[in-house]
Amino acid sequence: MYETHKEQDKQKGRTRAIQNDERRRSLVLAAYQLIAEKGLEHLRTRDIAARAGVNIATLHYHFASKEDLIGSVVDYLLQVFSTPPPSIPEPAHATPWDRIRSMFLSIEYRLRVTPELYIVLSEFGLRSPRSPSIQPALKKLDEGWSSYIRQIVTDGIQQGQFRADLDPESTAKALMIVLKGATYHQITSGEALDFAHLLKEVERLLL
Amino acid sequence: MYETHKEQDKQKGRTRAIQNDERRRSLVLAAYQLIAEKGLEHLRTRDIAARAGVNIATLHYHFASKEDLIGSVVDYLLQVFSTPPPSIPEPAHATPWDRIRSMFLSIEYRLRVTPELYIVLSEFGLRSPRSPSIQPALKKLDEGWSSYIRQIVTDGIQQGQFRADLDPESTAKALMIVLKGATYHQITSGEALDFAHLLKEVERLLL
Amino acid sequence: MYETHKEQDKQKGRTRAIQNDERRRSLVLAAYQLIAEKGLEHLRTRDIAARAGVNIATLHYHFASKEDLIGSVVDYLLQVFSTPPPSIPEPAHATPWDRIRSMFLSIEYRLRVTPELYIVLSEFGLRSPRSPSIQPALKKLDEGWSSYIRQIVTDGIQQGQFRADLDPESTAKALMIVLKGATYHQITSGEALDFAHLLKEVERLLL
Amino acid sequence: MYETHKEQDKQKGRTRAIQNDERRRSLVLAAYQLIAEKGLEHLRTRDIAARAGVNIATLHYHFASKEDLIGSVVDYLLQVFSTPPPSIPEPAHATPWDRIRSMFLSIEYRLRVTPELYIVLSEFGLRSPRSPSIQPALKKLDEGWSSYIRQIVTDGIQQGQFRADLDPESTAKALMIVLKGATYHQITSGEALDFAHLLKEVERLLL
DNA sequence: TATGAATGAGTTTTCATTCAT
DNA sequence: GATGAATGAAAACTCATTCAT
Repeated sequence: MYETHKEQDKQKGRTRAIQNDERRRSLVLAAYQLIAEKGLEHLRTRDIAARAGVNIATLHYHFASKEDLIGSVVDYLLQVFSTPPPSIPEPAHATPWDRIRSMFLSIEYRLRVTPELYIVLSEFGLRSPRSPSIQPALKKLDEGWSSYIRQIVTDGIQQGQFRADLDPESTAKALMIVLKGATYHQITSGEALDFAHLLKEVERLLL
Repeated sequence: MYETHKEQDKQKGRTRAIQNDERRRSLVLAAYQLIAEKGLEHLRTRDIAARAGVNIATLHYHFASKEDLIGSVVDYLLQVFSTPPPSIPEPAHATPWDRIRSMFLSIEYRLRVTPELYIVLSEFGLRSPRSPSIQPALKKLDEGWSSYIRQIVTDGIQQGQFRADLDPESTAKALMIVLKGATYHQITSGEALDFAHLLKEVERLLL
Repeated sequence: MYETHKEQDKQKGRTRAIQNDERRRSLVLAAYQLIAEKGLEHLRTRDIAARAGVNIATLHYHFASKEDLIGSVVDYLLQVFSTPPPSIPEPAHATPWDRIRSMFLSIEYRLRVTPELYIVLSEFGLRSPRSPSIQPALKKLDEGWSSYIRQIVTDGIQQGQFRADLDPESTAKALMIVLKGATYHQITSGEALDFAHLLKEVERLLL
Repeated sequence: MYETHKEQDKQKGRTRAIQNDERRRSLVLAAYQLIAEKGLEHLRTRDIAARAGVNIATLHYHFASKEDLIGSVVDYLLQVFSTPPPSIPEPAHATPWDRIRSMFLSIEYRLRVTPELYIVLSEFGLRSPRSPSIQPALKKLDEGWSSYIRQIVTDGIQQGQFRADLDPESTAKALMIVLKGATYHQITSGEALDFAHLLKEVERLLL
């Protein structure tokens, strides 16, 4: 009763905005799943709309074009990768090596629980050199990752836990390559890798 | 003049068979190039025929379907990978480590000279879990590669050049992962990797 | 304070009716402009609503359908043509020939200042044989125009200013044809006509 | 029997080329008819293909796009207008006035027999200021017509049949305006005009 | 009254494949 | 063997209209 007309409108507006976001999100999620299942090659707007439970015209009400929607899937991926998976909490006072191991294990976890994440990422990775809209997003992702590892390596050297002759830059690159190779191998061959063994080899290199 | 009619026909037939093969080969090559340039996503039979300089109907005379032609591109890839690149001749009496290094360098060479090879391979790799026709071919390729490395590792251990505690199986897998990661990274980011540095790290692991 | 509730409502109602009319008018005007700019062929309800600054749903609140709105644009056109342009005031005691000349000049004026008027009219004219709703409106417009000219011609003959052997009916038709041809030519070719010269020829025919 | 292989091929090629042309022509004709019947506003590729008795994909095999096909309809119109109608043969030793009259009568004839010609022309005329592809074609048509009339007028003056004070340029324009007005009036109102009367007025102007 | 969201029916265009020659 | 022409099925996208609020 004490709400003015304007406030009610705002309220309404906010609710609509939320519903709008949910619809958009459901379309992005549907597209994401379909890319994982069938690949970008077989992605169809019709299928996306059907999975999201809406009319194709509704898809185009929320996204200007298929490419626009795909762009939002890229954004969604970036957002997912920007938050660590819930199951592998970073220990409070973790050593640099703990953090490297934690990184490997969280990727192993994600590869096991949400392999689509890496399937879709690979699709975009392969498309990225041909797509000016995807490239910068993935580059940013890689750079964030690289800087994250470099920091750990620098800390590890300073604290005397890592080999003193390590170059943070190229060590980061090497680790990223190993992890990219591991994920690419696993999603393409379907064969689960022994990350524990991989970690042992990496340990030999770093410590 | 002393050739019989039949022999002339045979001759002609052989010539025809050769021309036939050339046509097929040129279509496979055209498809291969277009996959590298635009991805499987944008591969069109019309474009393939146009690049090969023939009519679309001709394409379908030689290949039952688009999938059939793609299958031949996979075969072509396998064949290319079965022969080492000309520039990196395996030394006659190479040590196991020489051979590992040679393998890295030949991949580096190919990545530099014919990156399409790895682009197309990655396209197929990503498609393979969804494609029953591609999967066995790539699996065979991986297994051949793995057994090649395992042999080297076994030799290296026997000859005392490699660490005695190495497991050929998992060492092969580790090396393959590193090389897959390196190629995937290079073709998706466009950034040339420092294989020399990579080799130094691998040396530390093996020797 | 001394107004009853009912009177207030009436007041409100009248205000609402006015606002309602303004909304309708702004939508009609937007449609009119868009027809002139892009043609009936490319007229879109969305564009109309956008130009009028309202939601598409609002357009359909005020007009049952697109055709309904177009009908109102026709009405608007008729209304505009029923009032002479402000700049060419009919002289108080004009001779028949003065009035003919004045008619030519007012059309020239309108073609210069508001060519859209004739563009939209032509769109409707071309559509009219296929549209039972437009046809009677344009027919009425033509008949009003024809009767207006016939009256002048009759006056001109009676007053001895015009040739005695003129037939008001066919003279009216001839003048209308000339003016239709002139406007159609000008809006389709974009080239401004020499109405002064045209008038001289007409003078020769009438006087 | 005496034809070489090459000649047979040529023959075949020519036959195919002819069939190709016929198909294209039938599509253009179907489009032309539908524009006359329903207007550019309601022209649908589906309807065109259906009327030509082919699949929609066939339409796109012969014409890159709808606009492309419309362009060919414009060309077709130009071609039709470049040849005089068969029924009104130009007299061998016609005087300038004969030729003017002949022009009026041939337009009257065409308006009666093939009114679509002028309906479609008007559609394009109205579209022309907004369409860079149509504009030059119609301009060329107008210029050819204008120069044709100017020549007659010049001849008429020289031969003393026409008034000496006529300006060929503006006389041509005046005649074109009258004829454009006549055709526009007739196709929009559906009312057949009295060309004989029109000619009498024109005679008064010219002679 | 007004609007954001949704939609059925349709629009042009594309694509792998086939057919007659 | 090869090709120009043709096509069914599907693709992305559009549009006037409606509905819940």
